[in-house]
Amino acid sequence: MRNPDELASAFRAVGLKVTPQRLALFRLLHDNGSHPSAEALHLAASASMPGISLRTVYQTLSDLVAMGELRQMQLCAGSARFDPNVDDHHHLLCDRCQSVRDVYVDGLGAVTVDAAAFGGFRVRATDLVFRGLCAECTECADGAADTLDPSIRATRPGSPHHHHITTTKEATS
Amino acid sequence: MRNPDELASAFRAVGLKVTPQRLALFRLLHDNGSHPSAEALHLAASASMPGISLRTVYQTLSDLVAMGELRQMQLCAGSARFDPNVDDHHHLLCDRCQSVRDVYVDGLGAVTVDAAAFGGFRVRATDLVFRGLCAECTECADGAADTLDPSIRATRPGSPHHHHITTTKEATS
DNA sequence: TGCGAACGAGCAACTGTTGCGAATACGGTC
DNA sequence: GACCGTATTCGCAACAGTTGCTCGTTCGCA
Ligand SMILES: [Mn+2]
Ligand SMILES: [Mn+2]
Ligand SMILES: [Zn+2]
Ligand SMILES: [Zn+2]
Repeated sequence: MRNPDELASAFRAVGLKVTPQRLALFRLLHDNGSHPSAEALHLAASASMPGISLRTVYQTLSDLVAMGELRQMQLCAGSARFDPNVDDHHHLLCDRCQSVRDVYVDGLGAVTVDAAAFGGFRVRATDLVFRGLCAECTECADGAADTLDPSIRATRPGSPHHHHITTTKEATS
Repeated sequence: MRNPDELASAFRAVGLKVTPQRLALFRLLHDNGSHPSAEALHLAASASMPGISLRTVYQTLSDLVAMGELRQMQLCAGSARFDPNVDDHHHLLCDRCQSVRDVYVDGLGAVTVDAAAFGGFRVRATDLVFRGLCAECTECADGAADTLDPSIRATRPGSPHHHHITTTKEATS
């Protein structure tokens, strides 16, 4: 994604106006490697632009995506992530804290897919995502899976379903 | 994913009951290569099990996922897809009709990532998704992008201009 | 056959995103 | 610098997908 000034020109060039809200988002996104969600950007933007609407954030992000300045991805359940890095690259996704990092992969061409397997499919892009645990989560969290998001803990097979377990403390006699 | 009978035993073995609703889903999923959504399965199940609740479909799918019999994936915006094929494999995703096909890739180990780039990240799984157009969509749809999902063309009402759609040739080599 | 725990259905609630409309601000022009 | 047409902002409603909750029902073991 280009720098805020260039984006401003690009917006005007296609008839889009440059507002303070948009400028704030241009600045927040430029060189941002955190792959933020719309909500995260809204939160960050609210610091310098109190009252900015989440709706406006979505609108501007969608404009940037349409202009090819921003990449939108759905790496996991939940909100979409936005990436100002539109170069050819791939991602590391932490299963615990959902952080995303860029990674540059060599030799994807060497990935030989049985040609017949494509059966007429015309490949336009190749998305490679390494899932696992980021350095931080690996360190402080081998048994402590509840450090960050306890909600993602799944029902362990073998134990009764959560959907019948009451959270109110009833007599567990 | 194992066959319906084996799944029934596996369910009982961990204290889960085997109901007609669950059996219907076991059968629908077995050897199902369409990577259906919960809603698609609910629709299909309703044929043989009228009145089955979407809630029940979600519950059973989540049980199967927890038992490692089913894989859940979020390939794009919208609903999650479920895959009874839990072997190591990858996917072709059609950008237009959203169909998903299995693909078996050799040489992913040869994908050499600059070791420093991982910086402590511990990879647990590698997801590779080829996006593009499936055979059907390639055929009947070069300029007719509205054959299946007109909603993706939506721009703002009254928007006088259209953004250039650059079919950037992705150098996967 | 009887019992208790697990379950299904229905609906409410919730998250993330988009549609809509009235008031407002941008930016080219005078 | 003021003017004006149109794009924009914002708030709220609506929407899609998913999960929580509750009660009457059913499964599965004894
Ligand atoms: Mn990136
Ligand atoms: Mn598959
Ligand atoms: Zn992490
Ligand atoms: Zn297709």
